[in-house]
Amino acid sequence: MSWWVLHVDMDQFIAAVEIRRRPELRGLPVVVGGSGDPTLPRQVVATASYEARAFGIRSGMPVRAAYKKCPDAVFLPSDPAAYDAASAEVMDTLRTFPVVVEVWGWDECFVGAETDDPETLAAEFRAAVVERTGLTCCVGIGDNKTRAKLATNFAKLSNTSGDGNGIYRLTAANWREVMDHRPVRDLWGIGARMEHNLNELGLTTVADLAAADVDTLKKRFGPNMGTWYAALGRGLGDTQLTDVPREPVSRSHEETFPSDLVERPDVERELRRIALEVTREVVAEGRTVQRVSVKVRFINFYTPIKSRKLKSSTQDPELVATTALSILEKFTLNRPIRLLGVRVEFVPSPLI
DNA sequence: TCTGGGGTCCTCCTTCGG
DNA sequence: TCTGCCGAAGGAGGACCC
Repeated sequence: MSWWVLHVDMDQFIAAVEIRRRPELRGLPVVVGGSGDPTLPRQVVATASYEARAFGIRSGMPVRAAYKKCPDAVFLPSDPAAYDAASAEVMDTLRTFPVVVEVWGWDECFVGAETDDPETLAAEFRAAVVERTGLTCCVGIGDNKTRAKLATNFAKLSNTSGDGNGIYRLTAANWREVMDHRPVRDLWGIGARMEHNLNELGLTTVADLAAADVDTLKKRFGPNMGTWYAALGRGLGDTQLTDVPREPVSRSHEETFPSDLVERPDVERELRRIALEVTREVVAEGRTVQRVSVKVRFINFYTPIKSRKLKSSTQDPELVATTALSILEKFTLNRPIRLLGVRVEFVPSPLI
């Protein structure tokens, strides 16, 4: 028996949950995001069903732009509580197998398993999830997390093109054949900015990155990240999984206002409200705040963030709100404001 | 097109005290 | 008393992910 890492990723999760509770939407273009009113500005698409994607609608697109592309689509507001519950159903289903389930968000998780036949296990996962929840997923199989996560992309491609079974295996054995010619952007953890930086070093493909001089990468991106990128090019990654949920380190609330805030008393009132809200929330969960950050987004999208560590940690919402207002003094408020946000960082829980 | 919200982690710079 | 070095901590900013 060998140790395998499987990555389970739900298909169009949020849209699928909405369609599950409203079956009449099946086959229709469904767009979830914002308030559900596609004529309002300053909202973006959280998820689009495959039918909506056929119209060119994508996650992150302004809802109004989606509405222009497909006015007949069904537009729904986001319902995080429903996605939480559906996600728990999926994870509980996977936990019925003798495996380690490491949750990575609503719609995905890594699963560690001892098996000689990971494909059969992956097929059993897919069957169990659809049977117990009515939701479908794809499974990437790898010899570490990096490869399992990337394998899921190929599983999705084969699944949507109809010539696969929603399962794909990517290991050291086929890494170079599958990945060598692909752009570095295809790697998990390389975004647009890092792709640009790597391209500047003449590294455009995964093979280039794999062959790159580690010291050059360390000099350019720092010791940790340089080492990490070199490993990424060769498909190396974590093989250890844990089913212990990670302790959150912070909580934030931010709000884009329907119309810009111009008057200082309005800015202060809204900032205070957000600070009180987020603090009450975390205190209700037994957390203690040790640091407060304030985010301000001006109409030109310039978004500075400033923070302050509290003299002593607190559970007092008023103190956090007062601190947020004092941090506001550090900003030059010379333009209308479209967004305010407050983040509170927690005192780490003592290790048991 | 006009660009949400909620997270985590890393690096770099500055400050401060020994 | 002044200077330099060093590490820790604070703070800003950036990048990435879903």
